[in-house]
Amino acid sequence: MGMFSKSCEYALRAVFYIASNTLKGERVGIKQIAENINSPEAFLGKILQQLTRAGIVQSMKGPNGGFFMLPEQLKRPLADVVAVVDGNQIFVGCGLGLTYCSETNPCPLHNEFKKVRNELSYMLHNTQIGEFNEQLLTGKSTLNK
Amino acid sequence: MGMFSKSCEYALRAVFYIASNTLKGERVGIKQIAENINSPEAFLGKILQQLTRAGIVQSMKGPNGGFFMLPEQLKRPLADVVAVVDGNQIFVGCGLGLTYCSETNPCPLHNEFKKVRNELSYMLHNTQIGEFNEQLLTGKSTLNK
DNA sequence: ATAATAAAAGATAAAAATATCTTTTATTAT
DNA sequence: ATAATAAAAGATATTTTTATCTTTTATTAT
Repeated sequence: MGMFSKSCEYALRAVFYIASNTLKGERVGIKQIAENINSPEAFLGKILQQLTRAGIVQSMKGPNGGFFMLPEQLKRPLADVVAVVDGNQIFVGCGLGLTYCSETNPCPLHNEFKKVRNELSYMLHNTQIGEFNEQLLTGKSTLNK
Repeated sequence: MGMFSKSCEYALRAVFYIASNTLKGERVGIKQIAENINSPEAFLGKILQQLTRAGIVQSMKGPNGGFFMLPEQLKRPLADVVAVVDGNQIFVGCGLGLTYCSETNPCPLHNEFKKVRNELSYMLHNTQIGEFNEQLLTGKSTLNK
């Protein structure tokens, strides 16, 4: 597997898609999202539930319902999405999976790994969900396959 | 989960342990390794099988048998261990899990993610398994819990 | 040769992650 | 009010990962 769980990959793709459609003033349904980010529909539904509960996205039931985002939600960092779905181990955890690894009781890889982890953490905390809206709408970047 | 699978965490801890014991001129058995890196014994056995087949470590059956490493194996990069256990997706894969993501068909996060991935890749390719032997033997770093 | 040791190999089990299906609830339009 | 729509919630299924148990094979010491 990659850096994130499959659920988290779907989550990130979904919020990017919802964000860019929000910019167009449109709500999007699970089916439409699933098609456009290439994810299993029902499974995505579960993930969107989590994201809604966590306040990452908004949802509305019924006709013309669907998912969308508030202006302040568009500005939230990717780290929030990752934390909701995968937890924060990726930001703080030991590379070798040692529970008691720390500055004072380090694993062999502690310092080397810290650099990488901090780089990832910095990137995720300083990148906003809505930051890619234009490039997504103009087709300069993709979310499918 | 963290950056690596649990199997891979065990694998890295195991090779560090085997390496440091090789420096002491000692072969170590599965039981001893498992105790010292805090992993389930039988499961570790399976992982060590993989590492042996892949030529990351050496093994000998029978009395006084166990695992050890050759001088050239001590110099191999951590990337080799990771590749054997987790594959190379972590070095080359798209952060959002997109199969066709590339320079010419990038996902939104492509450039941001590439930096992090390259940092991790560089670290793993430029760190040798045997590099931590002294600090492990002197107790300056730990592999347990 | 025989017994003891330790890894290899194979089979099975448990847990977690991923995926699907069904029912319920909220919202809208008629 | 009623029907239609779409997410929420709950239940179940499948797959993958993690873990354990048993049998076999190789090696050593007696």
